[in-house]
Amino acid sequence: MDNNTEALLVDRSAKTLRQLALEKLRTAILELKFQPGERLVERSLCERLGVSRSVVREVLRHLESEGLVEGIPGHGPAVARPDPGKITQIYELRSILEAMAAQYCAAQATPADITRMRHALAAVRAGYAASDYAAVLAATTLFYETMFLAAGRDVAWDVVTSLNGRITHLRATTIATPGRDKDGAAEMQAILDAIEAHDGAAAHAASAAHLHNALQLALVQARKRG
Amino acid sequence: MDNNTEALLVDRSAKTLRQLALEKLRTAILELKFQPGERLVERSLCERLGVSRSVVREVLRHLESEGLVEGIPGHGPAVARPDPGKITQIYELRSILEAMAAQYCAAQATPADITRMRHALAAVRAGYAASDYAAVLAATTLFYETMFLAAGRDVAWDVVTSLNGRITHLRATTIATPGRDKDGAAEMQAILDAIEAHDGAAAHAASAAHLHNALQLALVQARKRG
DNA sequence: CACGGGATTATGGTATACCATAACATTAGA
DNA sequence: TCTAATGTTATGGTATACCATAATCCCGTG
Repeated sequence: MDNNTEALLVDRSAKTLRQLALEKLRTAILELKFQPGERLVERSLCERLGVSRSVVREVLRHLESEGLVEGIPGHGPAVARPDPGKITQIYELRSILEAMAAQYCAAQATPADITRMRHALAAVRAGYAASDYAAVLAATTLFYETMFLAAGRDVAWDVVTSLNGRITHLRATTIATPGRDKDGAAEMQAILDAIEAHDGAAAHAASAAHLHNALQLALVQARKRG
Repeated sequence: MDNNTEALLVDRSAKTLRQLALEKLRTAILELKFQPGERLVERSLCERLGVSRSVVREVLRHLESEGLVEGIPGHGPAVARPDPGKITQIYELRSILEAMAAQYCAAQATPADITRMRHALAAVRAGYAASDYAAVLAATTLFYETMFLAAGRDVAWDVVTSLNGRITHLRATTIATPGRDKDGAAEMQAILDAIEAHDGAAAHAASAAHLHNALQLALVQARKRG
């Protein structure tokens, strides 16, 4: 009978519809399937996600608190628009946190961590070669997630993820800026080289420089929106 | 007729039940009306808040994403317990962010900002004198909120607020540690003095020292819980 | 044709119903 | 008496109903 026990166990990891819908909608927003400011109409989401309004509303509450969705009183939810007054702050915070993570990653990264980051960077370059900017964004995210987790900073990664969620569109358009394919990947390469050399100070500096350049591009993009 | 126009406008700031309930429950958690790990049973909350389960569930989704409530699959929501593996990270992040804010506050604070911080510090001391640790916690929060906003760092304040929400109980017990009435207030005074002197480096250092001490106390408290 | 008013529809806010599973209480058997 | 099985209740997950307000459409008048 022992061979059959596992087959009888109820799957405790079975996710609720809410969890599934939350992941689906969050991913759709992060992959720019919606425009900033685009209305998220509950009944439409019910059809698209195949769940009831209860589930949709609860998912929207999650995403509002995560900052990906803004709830306008009397008007209903919409995909968050980057708040011009906060862009600089968000980049500043990312700079601080990413530089810290790079430094600690340089101190603690295992060969497996570095291999994973190298693969992610290769995916960044492959995305650029195919002009697939969504793939670039996803690979970039994976690069940094690996770096934060290798540094043992999962809380900071949560914070950065939340901050990034509020400027997703800006990040995507920045990534697609002419010349960024070369510069951006080179900057990430410099971060990875420093990490690989276990040089914390160089990793810190390379990361800060990368963010500084990203901010300049973001400010240019934000200005184009009037 | 112009004098009557305002009276005729529909109050656009009228809050939904959800917003009211969210604020009520968040405040109750932040004021330690619930213990860490305490179950938050939906139907009980409905009675206590006087709203339907729909509202309660949506409020709980907000608070889950804010980190104040943890949702246990198959078991329902409970007040978040400080995760031992994350306490050090949370204090580290607070240290970074608060030191940055102190530095910028020193550069930008107006006399009105400084007056407000002085009042908040006086409230901290009054709270200690009355052994009213909830008041101490509230006044401490006001002190730092003022500092962040004077520094023009509202995004960082949002981040710190969220981080603090995950360690509320720990913060409260740390505040009530013997000797903290003198040391804690003195450290905050040193921060305020540096800000008042517009000495950014001193403010940065004073803030980091304060957080370092708070972390040591927090680790002691966390160990007492096994 | 343009504008305003009224009617209709869409949408968000809230309450309630239903069901599956977890938790607790009770009963029966060893 | 203790343990296991069964029954009952509590609770979370999900769907649906109802209502108020916002948005849109249509018609009539100037």
